[in-house]
Amino acid sequence: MPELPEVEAIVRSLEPRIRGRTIAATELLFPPLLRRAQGDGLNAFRGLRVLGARRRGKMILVECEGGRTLVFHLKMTGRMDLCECGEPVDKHTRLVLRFRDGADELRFHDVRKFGFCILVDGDPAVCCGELAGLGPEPLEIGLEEFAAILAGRKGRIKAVLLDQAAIAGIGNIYADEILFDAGIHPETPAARIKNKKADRLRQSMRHILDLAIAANGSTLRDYRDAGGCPGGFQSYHKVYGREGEPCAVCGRPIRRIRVAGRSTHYCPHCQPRLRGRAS
DNA sequence: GCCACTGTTAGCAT
DNA sequence: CATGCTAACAGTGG
Repeated sequence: MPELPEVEAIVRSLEPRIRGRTIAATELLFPPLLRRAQGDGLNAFRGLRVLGARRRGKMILVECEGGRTLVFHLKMTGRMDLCECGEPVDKHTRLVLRFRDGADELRFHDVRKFGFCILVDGDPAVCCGELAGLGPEPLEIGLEEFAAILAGRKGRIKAVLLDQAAIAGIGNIYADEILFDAGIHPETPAARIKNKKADRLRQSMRHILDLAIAANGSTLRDYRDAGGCPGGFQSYHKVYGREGEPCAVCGRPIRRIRVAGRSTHYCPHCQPRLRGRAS
């Protein structure tokens, strides 16, 4: 479930192990992985040194010499695996990057085939539409900007948190955990969250995401960082996946509903529905 | 075996 | 334009 914390953990584990290394060869095992018919465009990356790796929203940017960048999206089940070169390649491996030095290689692994890779030549923030369309980073956004986003939305707050064009990087698990932390019902109209409530929500975003990053993300099934380590934050989930269990704060059963087409978990007592018209 | 469900989001309908 | 479903895929669990 790579959401922001998992992608951040992946980048942190990946970056020091690929930075400075030169790409010797690429092997594309599932051509549709590359978006927009880029054919053998991967050849352009052969011989290029990796300058660094970073995260934007849920995407991973592998920046190379010559202004070229590989942009990856892991979607539901994507992984970046640094493997010993001799290790058997399993059937869900979609792309392999080999390096001139070292005993390991980078494998993009993706069971459900939703993930993608885009080859970018130039400033990715400009040349890559998938990146250009992202909203601000939740760990960096200021209160004014955040409040303005909420004020301009007609939908429910959970849908807004999940909308990558509004705020980049939050997915289903962390949306639920953040809203529980903030004491906000997931169906609250976003525009009615203002002032102190908006600030509390922003603090909860920071707080939950920071804690999750520190725990190396949440592992429900597929997630591993680039070194193969699972995350540990799932044991701190207060609502996600806990339907029927007592709320950690008030003891009432956690409820599960469907919001924005996604399974949504909340405490009906700690996250009351807004009444009246003030917020 | 069959059906429901899963961490994402593009594409289409409204 | 904005918002809300559904499908894309593969696997798991009931």
